[in-house]
Amino acid sequence: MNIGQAAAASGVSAKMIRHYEAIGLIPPAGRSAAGYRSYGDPDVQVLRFIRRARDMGFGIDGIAELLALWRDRTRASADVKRLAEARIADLRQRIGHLMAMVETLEALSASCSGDDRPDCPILKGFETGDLSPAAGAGGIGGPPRRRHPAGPAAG
Amino acid sequence: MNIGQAAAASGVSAKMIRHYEAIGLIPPAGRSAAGYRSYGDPDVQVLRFIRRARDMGFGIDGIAELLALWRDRTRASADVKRLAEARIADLRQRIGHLMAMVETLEALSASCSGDDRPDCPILKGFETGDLSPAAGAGGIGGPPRRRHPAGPAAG
DNA sequence: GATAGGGCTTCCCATCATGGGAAGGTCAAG
DNA sequence: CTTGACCTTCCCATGATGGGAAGCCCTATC
Repeated sequence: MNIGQAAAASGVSAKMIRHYEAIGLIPPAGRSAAGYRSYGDPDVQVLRFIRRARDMGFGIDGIAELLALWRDRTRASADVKRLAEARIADLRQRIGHLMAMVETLEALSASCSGDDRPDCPILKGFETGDLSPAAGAGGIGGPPRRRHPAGPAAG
Repeated sequence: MNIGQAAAASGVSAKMIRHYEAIGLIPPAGRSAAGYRSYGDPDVQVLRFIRRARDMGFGIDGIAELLALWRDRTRASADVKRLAEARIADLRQRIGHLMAMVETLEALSASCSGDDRPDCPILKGFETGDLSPAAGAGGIGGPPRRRHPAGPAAG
């Protein structure tokens, strides 16, 4: 199976398969005489596993741990559970940050007439720093001083 | 005021101030004879505004729009409100994705004994794709085929 | 056998926000 | 004049992902 088929079968793009190989998340694929990567069903299963872990919000490091545990037939299920729960905690924290933002924006938005007059409490809030719900918020775990964007940019 | 003071006063790092200038989000700062950027109180206010918009989850593009509206004394408050509501909708969608992940992981985690036996339904779920809550989920707005990671890697 | 087209290879660049660090110039205090 | 803190620009890295170029390979068709 060439990389294109493996991509289609696993739901991981060919680009990403090469990437995962480059960063060592998966072992180098075998090569045909012409240098084409070749994959078998077990490889595809690993790729599918990776895709599902990604869909659950695991990053590369977490996936690597998960893969190691998956391959280790003697691991304790407690080890896996720990990882899952750490992920859950992280997700909950992010959700908390996002909800704090939503609350702030909603409060601001609600106080804005939304007509054609220029006066706008939303801008005023940004200006003065009077963002009550978020001011001391992030309260869940401190202000959202995240290193990475939480998602696609605002349109 | 040099860039360091402006950074301290606004809560935006010097690095980011230069970056915002480079990408045109803010106009080029004035320069001293020696080439140092110099800032005044109005500049700091803009930086603070930017920081607060970022804390609300606006991306560069959204901030640029917000800044334009802020500077435009004749804008309709409805325009601002539209932006805020778009942001809220986006945040809600992201929250939905994250919550779907949490639900799936919790279901999986709950079914895992978490002792030292190797059998683990969490890994099994990843293996077989039997992730009920997420399988058809993302239901909020389609599967989480996001272009950007949802956050920092799993520790 | 030649040619077309699609798939494969590697390599580079971009995103988005942010920080790290190097190499070198500047300024204020001693 | 030296020292140390601060500034400048430039490059690199993160994390996951995609776009695209240049070039090789394979298969089918004429």
